[in-house]
Amino acid sequence: MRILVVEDEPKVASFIRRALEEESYAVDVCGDGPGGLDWAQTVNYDLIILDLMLPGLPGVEVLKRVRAAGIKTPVLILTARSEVDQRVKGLDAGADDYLTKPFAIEELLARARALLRRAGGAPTGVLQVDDLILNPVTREVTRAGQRLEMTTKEYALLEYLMRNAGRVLTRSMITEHVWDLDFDTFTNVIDVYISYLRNKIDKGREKSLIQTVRGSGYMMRADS
Amino acid sequence: MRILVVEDEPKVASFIRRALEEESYAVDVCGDGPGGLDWAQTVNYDLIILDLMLPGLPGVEVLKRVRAAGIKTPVLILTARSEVDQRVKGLDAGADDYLTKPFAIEELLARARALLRRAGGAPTGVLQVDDLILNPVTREVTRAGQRLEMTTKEYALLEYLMRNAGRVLTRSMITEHVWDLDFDTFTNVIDVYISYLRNKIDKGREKSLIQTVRGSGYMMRADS
DNA sequence: TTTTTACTATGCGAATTTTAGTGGTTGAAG
DNA sequence: CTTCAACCACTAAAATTCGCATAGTAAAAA
Repeated sequence: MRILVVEDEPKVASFIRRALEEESYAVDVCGDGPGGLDWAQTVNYDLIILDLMLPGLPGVEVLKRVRAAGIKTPVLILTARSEVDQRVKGLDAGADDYLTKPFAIEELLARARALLRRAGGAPTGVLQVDDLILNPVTREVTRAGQRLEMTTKEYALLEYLMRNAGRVLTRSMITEHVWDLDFDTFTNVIDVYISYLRNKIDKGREKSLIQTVRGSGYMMRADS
Repeated sequence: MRILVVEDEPKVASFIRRALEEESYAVDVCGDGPGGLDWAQTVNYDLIILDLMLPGLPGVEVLKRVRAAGIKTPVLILTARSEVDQRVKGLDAGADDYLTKPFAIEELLARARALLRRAGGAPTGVLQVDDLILNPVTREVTRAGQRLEMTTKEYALLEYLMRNAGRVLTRSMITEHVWDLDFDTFTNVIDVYISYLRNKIDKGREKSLIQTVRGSGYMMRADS
């Protein structure tokens, strides 16, 4: 579940981000209208949370263009209590729900869940790619119901891959998120660990979930 | 797309280089101010990433001189969080964006993408020529909805062609922006790669998107 | 101590990139 | 209308790079 947050106030933005990440959604944040429009068009999100007061391009305009581009992703708009007028315009422009600021974060999470559920998303805290399931709370990993034991590093790498399923993760990104290596580039630990994971996850299965993107890195893939 | 990185800490520099190369950019790294200025004036870069703390010549000074020389290449500056003051000076001196150290590498990549896009005048992050679409975030290429697999060099060349659709690109321009420098002029790699691209993109289609401009170079057709 | 985990080092094989060569086009000069 | 030379397209083979398996070392945990 990947969510885009378009919100210009940094404090609000990072607050929302943290809350969503705790619910184990993958979150992208963007601080201005044009940028938000751009991300919405380049990445396939499951939900867009859009503040209507934005620098560069008004939120309503962003929304209109997103819809004009044929993107059907559910959109939750945020408005100040006074901007009733804006809110109406937003719903007209194709928003699916709204929330007036200030709001309780639980309220936002609840509505996000509702929209995601309506769109057919699985409202669970576990990460799932095909028949591979990872439970971040219990740290349990199963494939096709079969329990798989992971070491700490293997688990960290797998979780990162699964949270970003469908995206190419370069070795630099993996280094940064999983290793905190002090910028050491000339090692093949990542390759070795990918190999470990493949042995546990993909070996002897019909579908391989971990894909190599030559020259860049790796990707976890649900389809094909 | 060729990017110049002016950064004196070798570890940071090589990490940035690696990350950019994984996104299939051509990268040059320089460790000091005067050298950076030199490179910036000799080579036609698509983006310059400039640390403001540099030996030899302060980054701000490098930037001023680059601008004084009439170079309009977008510049992304890097500063320590404490050097707020520097940052302001940098923006005054003509920087297009900034990033405070330490930063997440994805943040840098996102900003680099944004600057490259802005410079090219592209309205969105996705590049489109007729029914050929290239997504720089996912590195996906499709024609008429059909997925096309590209190798690193093929992708880099295609991206350059598409960013400059409608313009004739000479072989030396292509060399400068897609291949490494100190390039042997008497080679036909470019022709070979154009041929590879045509096989994947144009073969068996009604419209050919890659056109030869005899005596000059190649061009990606802009409209019909 | 034994076992497990994290990482390093190396070499093979396959994919990618480059070189080189052949033959085909184009367009201006004769 | 030819001829010729520059220019370009394409193929195949050579060179290079990159990923992966494997084995080995060191350190931590049991």
